[in-house]
Amino acid sequence: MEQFPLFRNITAEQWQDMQRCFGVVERSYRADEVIYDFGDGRNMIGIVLSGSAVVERIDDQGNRAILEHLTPGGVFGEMLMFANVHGDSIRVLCEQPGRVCFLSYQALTKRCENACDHHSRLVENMFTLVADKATLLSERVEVLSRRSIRDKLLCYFAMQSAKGQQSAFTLPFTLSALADYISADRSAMMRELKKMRAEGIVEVKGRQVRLTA
Amino acid sequence: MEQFPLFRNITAEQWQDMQRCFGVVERSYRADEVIYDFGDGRNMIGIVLSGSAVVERIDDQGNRAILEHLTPGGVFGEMLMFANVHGDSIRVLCEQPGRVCFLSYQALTKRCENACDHHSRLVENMFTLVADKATLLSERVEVLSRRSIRDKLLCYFAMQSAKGQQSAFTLPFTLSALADYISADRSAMMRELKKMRAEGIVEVKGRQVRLTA
DNA sequence: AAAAATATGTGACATTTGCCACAAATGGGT
DNA sequence: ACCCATTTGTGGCAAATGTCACATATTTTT
Repeated sequence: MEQFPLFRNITAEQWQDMQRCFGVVERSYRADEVIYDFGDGRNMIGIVLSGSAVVERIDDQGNRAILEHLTPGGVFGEMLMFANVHGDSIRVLCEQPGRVCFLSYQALTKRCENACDHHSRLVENMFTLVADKATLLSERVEVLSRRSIRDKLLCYFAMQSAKGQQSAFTLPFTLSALADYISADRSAMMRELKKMRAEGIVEVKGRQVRLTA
Repeated sequence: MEQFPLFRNITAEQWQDMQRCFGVVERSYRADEVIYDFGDGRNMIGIVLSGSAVVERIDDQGNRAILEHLTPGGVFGEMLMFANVHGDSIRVLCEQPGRVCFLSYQALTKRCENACDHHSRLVENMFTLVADKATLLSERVEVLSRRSIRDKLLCYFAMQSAKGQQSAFTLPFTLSALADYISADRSAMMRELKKMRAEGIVEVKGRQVRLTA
């Protein structure tokens, strides 16, 4: 338990204390189960402990879009991601079965009298989780702010290969999901990928990608 | 000084201490001055205290894009926004003259032995600033993830009017800047706005916008 | 092992968008 | 009050993108 970012420098016993102090709730979820529904106004922060989840938006016309992929360490909640535009609903759905814990944003940001040491350690750890979230969101904004599908793909590929420090890497999701991530039509993306392959800019077989430029 | 989020529950004297402890640097900037250049690898967190700044990216073809607007309380830095894709440069430029303070990400996340009370208060305050940043980025992702210019505009307008709890509101920037924000061509956006006006969906005069749907 | 569901790949066609060029309006600064 | 820079507004045209429709892998479930 100690190696997970949320629990850094926190012992199991201290975590027990905190659960009482902050009203922490921990739950398991099965695939496709609804973990959280924005608009319920529960004002909670959720943290993915294991498994994975997706934040999806369904607008008034019924279009589904994936706003975020959450892996262990991922955080969500109204205070961390303003959402509810008029009619469309935003939900967090379980993808890979796993555990999620919830704590109140208020309890975290308001200094409490007792157990203040626990408190500050938890805030420190939450700080790194939220900072990581900001990084991921920044990356996505960088990709989405490109004007064309080609530029979006090149930006995303460049980032991924920079992370692994190799020109080749494996996509963390399917090509269909990649189309969602860059917010483009799947078949339009496929067409562009074909062109890019033909021009010798990238090699794509399955989820293996290599930048050859 | 106490009302600014970064300094909540921190007195001027404590702030003096912290500046020594964390090696905080504070500086003033004139309009158009370069505040920060990613890729210098200084690994600092910057916080806008007053004035405003923009985070801009110039890609290898020379295209300029605004990634973020920073107002007082806005934070930036490599650890908070992964950036440097291959050749293109990302910089923070001063817009409205003001002050910025810098502190080391390491000092913030590593528990220090002395002055631990200062430390945890600062982390708490940084937590709220980074959480706010995550919120802003989430909003932008929500807008950018819409497929068409019209949907982007409607999403953005809906968010703004939801904030003010009114159907009318004032744009925080020019229409040109709005085009940058939604990452669309300005004239294409104008064309779409004209159509929307003609259909009676919105009223736009200057920076005044009203949703009439 | 078969069946069902999901993902990949491709093409034709309509629409949207980006790009360019230019005129008018607005806004700061001196 | 003037000038200069920026913003707003508009149109034509080419290129990029989305939509639909379908065939083929691939993966997952039964």
